[in-house]
Amino acid sequence: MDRDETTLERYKTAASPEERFHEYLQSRGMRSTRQRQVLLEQVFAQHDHFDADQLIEKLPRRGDADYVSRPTVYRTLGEFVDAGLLKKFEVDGRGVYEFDYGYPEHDHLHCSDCDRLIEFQADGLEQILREVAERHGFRVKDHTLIVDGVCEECFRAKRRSRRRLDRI
Amino acid sequence: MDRDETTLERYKTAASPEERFHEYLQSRGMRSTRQRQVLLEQVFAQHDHFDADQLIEKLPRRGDADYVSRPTVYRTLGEFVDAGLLKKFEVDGRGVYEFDYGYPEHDHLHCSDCDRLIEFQADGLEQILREVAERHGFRVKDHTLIVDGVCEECFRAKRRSRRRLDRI
DNA sequence: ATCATTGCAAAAGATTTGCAAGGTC
DNA sequence: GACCTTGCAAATCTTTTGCAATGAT
Repeated sequence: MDRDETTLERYKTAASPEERFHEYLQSRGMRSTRQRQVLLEQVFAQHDHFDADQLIEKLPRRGDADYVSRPTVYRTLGEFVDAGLLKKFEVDGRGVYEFDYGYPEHDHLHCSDCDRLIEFQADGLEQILREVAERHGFRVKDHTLIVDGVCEECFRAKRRSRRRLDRI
Repeated sequence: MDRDETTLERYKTAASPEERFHEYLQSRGMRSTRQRQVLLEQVFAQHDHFDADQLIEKLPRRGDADYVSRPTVYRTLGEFVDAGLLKKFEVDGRGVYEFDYGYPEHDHLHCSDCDRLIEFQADGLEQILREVAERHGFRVKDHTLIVDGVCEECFRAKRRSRRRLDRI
């Protein structure tokens, strides 16, 4: 929902997501199907966070020639993750996906009021994790950092309504 | 699973978890029941990470006078979280609980091989989060940082078996 | 033609809920 | 006695799976 231009500019990679995915398919003897095309386009049209349901809402409905069933959506999202195109994490029990391929490392602020995810880059974090890992002899593959709280807009909105109540 | 003594020593608080929970109940007109007692004891007997199923395994079975049903386990865990006694986070889609009341802030390494959670304290992290929050006008309530990878033991085990294979 | 892929229906796993019966204050 | 809690059964929600039909190479 909130990938601003400055961040997006840094997203430059050799092969496009489409090319990359086709390589992935070929290398595994998998096939290029209409469903995979439809999903590839829809997923990489906008670089937002989304869950399976949000994606399905944007897809053609049952009956349409480009309809994709729910199981196939889940299967294909898994393939995108496998291919290194998407990253998956969990928020409140459900899976959330976001663009990953060639996109800079970042973490998220999660507003418990409006449920929005806001990206941020924390410079010192990598260094800290390296040290922790070394101290524990731990081989890091990945990490998830989600900071819960209230975003600026929601905080202001709350303050406004609180003032309104005070006046009564 | 892995709370060592040095960390546990720091766990000192004014009121005991039991006292604290009873205050919580009273302040809300809730009642002290046998089930809540049983769970309170079992949960705070050992300070490990656990999910609902692991807790239920340790409880008396159906038929026993101290049996607690699954829905009540879930309901009561929620109350413990509400009362500030437990902290809840998600690992691989299921809820994991841990002691929180008076326990020092920490985060977790998660071994994808043995599924163990290893606690760590990262000194600079708070500072980093404060800065990020300030930059975004974000009111932080909490955070979850889980570092995925392979723990020392599992890494060694893998290396051993790899050598064994090489020899063939 | 071969074998991967899909959609359907159904299953699965974790957690939640409606409600009548029972327990606490 | 009032009303909070519980256990049961069933529902929910999200994701996964078996399988026969369909599609890609």
